[in-house]
Amino acid sequence: MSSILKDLNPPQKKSVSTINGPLMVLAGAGSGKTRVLTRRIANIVHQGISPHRIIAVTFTNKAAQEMKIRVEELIGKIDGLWIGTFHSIAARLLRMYHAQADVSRYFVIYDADDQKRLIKRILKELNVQPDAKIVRECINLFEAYRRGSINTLFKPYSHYYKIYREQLGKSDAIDFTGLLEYVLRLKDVLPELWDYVLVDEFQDTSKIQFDFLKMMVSKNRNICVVGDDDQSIYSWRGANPAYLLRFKQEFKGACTVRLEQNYRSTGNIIKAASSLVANNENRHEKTLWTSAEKGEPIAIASFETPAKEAKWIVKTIKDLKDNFDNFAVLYRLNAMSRNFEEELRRNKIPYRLIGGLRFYSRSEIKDILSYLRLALNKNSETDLLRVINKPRRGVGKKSIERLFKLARGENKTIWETLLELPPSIRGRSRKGINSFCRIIEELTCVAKDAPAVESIDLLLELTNSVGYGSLKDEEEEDRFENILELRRSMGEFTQKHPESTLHEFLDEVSLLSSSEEEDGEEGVNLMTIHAAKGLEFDYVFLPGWEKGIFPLIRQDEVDMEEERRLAYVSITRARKRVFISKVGRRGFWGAPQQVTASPFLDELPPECISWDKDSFVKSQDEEGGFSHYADIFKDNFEKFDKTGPSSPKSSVSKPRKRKITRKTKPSTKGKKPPTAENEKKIRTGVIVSHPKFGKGRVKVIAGQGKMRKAIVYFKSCGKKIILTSFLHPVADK
DNA sequence: CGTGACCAAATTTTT
DNA sequence: TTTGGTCACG
Repeated sequence: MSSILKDLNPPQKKSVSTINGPLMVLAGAGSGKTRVLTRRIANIVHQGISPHRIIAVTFTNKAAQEMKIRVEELIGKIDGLWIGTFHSIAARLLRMYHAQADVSRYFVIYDADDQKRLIKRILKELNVQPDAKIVRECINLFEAYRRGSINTLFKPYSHYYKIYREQLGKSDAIDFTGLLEYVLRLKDVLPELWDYVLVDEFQDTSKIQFDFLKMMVSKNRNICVVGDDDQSIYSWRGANPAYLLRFKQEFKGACTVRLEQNYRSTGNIIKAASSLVANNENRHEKTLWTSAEKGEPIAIASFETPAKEAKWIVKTIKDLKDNFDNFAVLYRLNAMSRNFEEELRRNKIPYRLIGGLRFYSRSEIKDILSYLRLALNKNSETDLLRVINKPRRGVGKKSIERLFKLARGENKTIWETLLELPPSIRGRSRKGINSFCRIIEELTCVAKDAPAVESIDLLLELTNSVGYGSLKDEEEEDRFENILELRRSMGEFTQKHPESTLHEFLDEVSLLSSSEEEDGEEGVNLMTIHAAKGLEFDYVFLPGWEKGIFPLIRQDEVDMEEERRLAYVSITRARKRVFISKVGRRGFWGAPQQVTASPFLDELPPECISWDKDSFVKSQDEEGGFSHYADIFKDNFEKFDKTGPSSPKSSVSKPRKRKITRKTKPSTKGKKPPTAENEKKIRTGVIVSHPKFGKGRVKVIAGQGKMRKAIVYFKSCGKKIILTSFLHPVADK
């Protein structure tokens, strides 16, 4: 017990020790809310409650993971405690209680990308040009409608929506919002499952999520929510800081605790952030304070171009001479990352790009996942359409159209139609379809209950790596490496959850966000402000404080208060220092536009900031200098492209589209049991020989046992993928 | 039916 | 700067 309450201030202590009844903890930035939550869980367990009766809801899967670890540090290994996001908890419950919720046991989760695809297809079928604007509008309206932000769906959209839901139903598919909708059907089950409920980041809870919570605790009201209305930055997703207020109405007699002492940042940082956010009308008054020193003022700098801004940031990072992981660059838009990546690379500084394109949304990965999902659920039309002709097997647009008509006419699913092909479908198309069905059926046998890896191995074999195995060019090679990476993570998943099958793996990856994939490498952190929520760094750089960018204006609209909260969140990520910058011209795709300083700059108290005069002057002087430099850079760039990696100036590395290629981990940690001695010898970089192709060098290795494969560059015929059992090591040199 | 060339559009933020 | 969609040809 002593360790559970150790080093806590009075309000923190109160939050940890009051375990019965509703409790709301208003926790300012850096006031130790994660600490409170973990201690609280530990305390409940310590009081003799079974961990099975406790559930903690976090905002991301990563936060869940971390919380679990921290609880275990306090009281040792625990089993049965549920920790997860709303969505992952809902998905898990729906799998367990699919009958009660009246959903298919084999439902598949459609992510944002699948959702978009489906809507596009529906529009096309209705002869509506599915341009991006309409698709966006559909998604926005559907979601707003479902979350209750709007009461009616108008003219064509109501129709689209109806069809959308029908299609999902027919496909046994559930989209993200659907997970929450359906889990509310478990009104008999839910109240019985847990006695203690904890919720992190409560300010970002949407109405439907709140309903979910209310159902969970309807029996004994032991609920503790932790949040900060000033950090509500997801209103576009239905979050509403008003629920913090609502909490007290909903749970009469709720106890409220305020955590206002900040343990993270210096005085200047706290003061600047607080006075900025104080400009919001709509907030609970609160006073965040710290006993820490004032520290350095917040530096503000101005530049002509984003390239110079990036140069300055990188230079400052170098001058500060600290561990690179202690730095973060937080921008408003993912699209802003590029300059920083380039500049860091040029200076050979390691960095981690967090967010951006999800590994699991890469098209080659989604192709594989579609196959695997189909193996478990053949009704999923989005998946079926995605891969029926991948790799090319002669099933083109015309055939697909015909299939659709057929299925529609006889009111059958596409899959049923495929199985009983009418004679009107002939030739290569017929052949292609048949072989496709065979693949899926074969896959199904394995997918049902074997560990996930076995399914992907079979799939790669049956499809010759879904057409990505031919390694025609660098890009294809990248794709194949990504597939091998997927295979690796499946293996890891099975190791972690030995009893699991493909289903569990697929659920997990559909609900993983881009910012929580394993990153491995350490270095300067690059991410959006949203992705930085809940994190902290010694030094924080905040570029792009310009009108239009931050606060961001889209379609002539700004939500000033939310943008200001975002600014508040961004500043309070810092422990020691904050550097804010702006530029004079910025543009993402077309010609750069003139931009002016963000109004937020004026809202920072003068005594907390210092304008970096140098940056203003320098930006004038260097004008010509930099563009000259840019030209040189461009030359090298082109040269590099032609001459290949051996080019001496290759500090300008990886110019290619391989943007966020996920780096293969340095070495697979816990080495698998060596199945053959062959396996030991055939490794990356080793020279091997093959009976048919002769000698070559191993580039990539994947798999184990008899499925172990290698990408080999052969002298005679270039790149090939070969089972390692066909290879023999050759003494190097 | 597959391929390659050309043109248009796109950039919030994420479960 | 990239991606995707369409069109014409083989």
